[in-house]
Amino acid sequence: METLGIGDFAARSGVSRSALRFYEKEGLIRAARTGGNQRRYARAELRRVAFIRIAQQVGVSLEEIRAALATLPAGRTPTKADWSRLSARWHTRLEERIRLMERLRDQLDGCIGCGCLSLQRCRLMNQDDRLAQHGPGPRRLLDG
Amino acid sequence: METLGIGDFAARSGVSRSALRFYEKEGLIRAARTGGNQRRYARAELRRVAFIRIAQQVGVSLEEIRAALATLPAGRTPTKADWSRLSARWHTRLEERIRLMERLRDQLDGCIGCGCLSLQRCRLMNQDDRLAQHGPGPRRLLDG
DNA sequence: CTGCAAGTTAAAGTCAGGTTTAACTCAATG
DNA sequence: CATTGAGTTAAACCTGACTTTAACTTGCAG
Repeated sequence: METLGIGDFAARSGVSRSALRFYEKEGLIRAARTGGNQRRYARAELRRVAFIRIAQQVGVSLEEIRAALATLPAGRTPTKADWSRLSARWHTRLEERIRLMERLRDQLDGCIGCGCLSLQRCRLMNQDDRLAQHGPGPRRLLDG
Repeated sequence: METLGIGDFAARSGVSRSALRFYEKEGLIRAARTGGNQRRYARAELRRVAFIRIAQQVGVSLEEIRAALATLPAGRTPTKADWSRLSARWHTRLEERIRLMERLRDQLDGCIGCGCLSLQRCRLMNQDDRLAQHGPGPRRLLDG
């Protein structure tokens, strides 16, 4: 038993079948096919899914995740070292986001209570463009 | 000039007119009306909008923001103290999210590189349900 | 009073990240 | 070899957070 069907893979990865098909369509993961066109997942794909879900928790979009995964070696199955490199890069990313959140935390009281009624001048805005890019707003967070 | 028209208010708050109308429809902000049915915003509303945008940056949904704003005094314009109470509560929220992110950061390398191919058993999952609730996935982040 | 920018509404459109459905095929068990 | 459960696809649908559009109305300058 070297590969997994979509049902088993869904169970092991903790991601629904429909999400797995969606990820495949979006180029985030791949699966071999049987003669009867059914998906067979290599166990190594579990790591990709793990990475995807973790990155999502950090607030990264699937598009960015796709780009990151695209940096893994194309021909061979990624080694532990390949994954470590990727993880290291995201570690940095995560640190940046943590620092931004700390700044938000430290400035929240002061900013709400202070005289800066215009968000355009407030330090909380503009300074944090990088965070804003991943904010909840569909398109622009700080649009006019 | 005690109140602002939607154009000026949009400019001062840094939020588009359409978003302001949307926020009003969703019960996040309010505006008085002129005889001709045009919106007139009290300056105090700028603080609400500031709060909304900051909370969004922290990854909170409009629904939760609406609930938080609903705790402000109904009759009178919120005082600095009212805002401070609200901010203090969100400060706590923010700290929780920061701690979760730090855990993610600390465990990322280990988890990706380790043998825990099943996310269901991985410490990164399940433990962080609260963060997951605000994750990028529309409905459930850790659904089966 | 004309003209025109700015305002109003409801309804439709957009985008991300999926889920659900319909119609059909595969695999394997009795 | 019939049935049944798992798999397949494309396409429609969903939520959140807005934007855009269409069809009018207001407000004010000239």
